[in-house]
Amino acid sequence: MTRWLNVGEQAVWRVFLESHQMFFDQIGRELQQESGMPHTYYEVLVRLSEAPGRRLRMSELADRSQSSRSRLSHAVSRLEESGWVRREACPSDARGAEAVLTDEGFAALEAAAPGHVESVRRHLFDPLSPEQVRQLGEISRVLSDHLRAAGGTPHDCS
Amino acid sequence: MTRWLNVGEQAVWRVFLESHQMFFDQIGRELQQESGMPHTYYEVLVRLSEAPGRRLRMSELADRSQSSRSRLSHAVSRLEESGWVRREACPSDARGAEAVLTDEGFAALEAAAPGHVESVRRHLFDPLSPEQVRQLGEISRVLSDHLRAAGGTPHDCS
DNA sequence: ACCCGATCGTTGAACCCTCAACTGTAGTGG
DNA sequence: CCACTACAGTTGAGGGTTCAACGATCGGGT
Repeated sequence: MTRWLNVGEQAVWRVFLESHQMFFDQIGRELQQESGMPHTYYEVLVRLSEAPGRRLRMSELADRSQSSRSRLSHAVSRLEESGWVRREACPSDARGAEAVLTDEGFAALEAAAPGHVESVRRHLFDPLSPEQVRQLGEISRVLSDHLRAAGGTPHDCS
Repeated sequence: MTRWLNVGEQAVWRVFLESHQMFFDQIGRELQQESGMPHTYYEVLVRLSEAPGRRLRMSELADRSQSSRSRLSHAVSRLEESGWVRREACPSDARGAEAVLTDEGFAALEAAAPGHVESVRRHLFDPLSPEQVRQLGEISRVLSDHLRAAGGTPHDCS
């Protein structure tokens, strides 16, 4: 019954697993060491910095940063303690909350960005050929489209 | 100074990040729900099951499962509580310990495998063309070779 | 006006991972 | 034989994530 992986698929799966593990561990460790924040929190700050008024509803922010609502709620609590984000009540919906990027948060992001971009470049774009970068983009697009269709929203789905 | 990402690189990086996050969240969640173990632990059981005598030195096991020594130590402790692995003293080196896969552990792995393989197939191999699978393997190989050269062993490096 | 299901967001417990510090043993040079 | 460094593995604290449960509000149907 089970459609087992053949030898070639096995090999691809294993090296894929290995490279992702190594890559994200490395990227995350470098960001943590240089800027004192996990990659997830960096993503949150980025999405906020791009939003008009540097503010977003919690659930919009969760969607844009591929985070569950719960994870984001914890993350924003932590980021509030660092003084990088603050919560504000949402005027149009009494249930809602908005996360607002503070000036300190924006400064922290500006300080973290160059080193992080350099990490990504060194470990991802430099070793790959332009053609491989293109392929990786296309592969990623197919996978995330497929997952979005099959899995609904990232987490907390029905 | 900073070599910022151009528009195309930005787009590739973001969709890559997104697909990675969604994919591993999905795979991990399915494995956790169906078999009650995180993907990391599954990997540990797999490596043990492939070793002669279904046993390996802790640090060899750590290397093969892309894990830090610390992580593996915690993981094996947890797996011992489940009765899936046991520790034995290493005869040739009094510092060392061996992790041994128990029959219950092997059975748990056999029970988990079909569902996990199915997840991987559904979310990775099915949506990609054979050519894309080949490309993904090659890209992954380049990245992990590069990281191994630049970063030393996975974690706990000097 | 009222109910009721859906949505927004939070909380706490359990779990996993990281990091740094630590124990104990191996191997090596004097 | 004695340091002394290097190695194997563990431990505990701190922090991030998940999951399920919860309080609160919204909005449509009656």
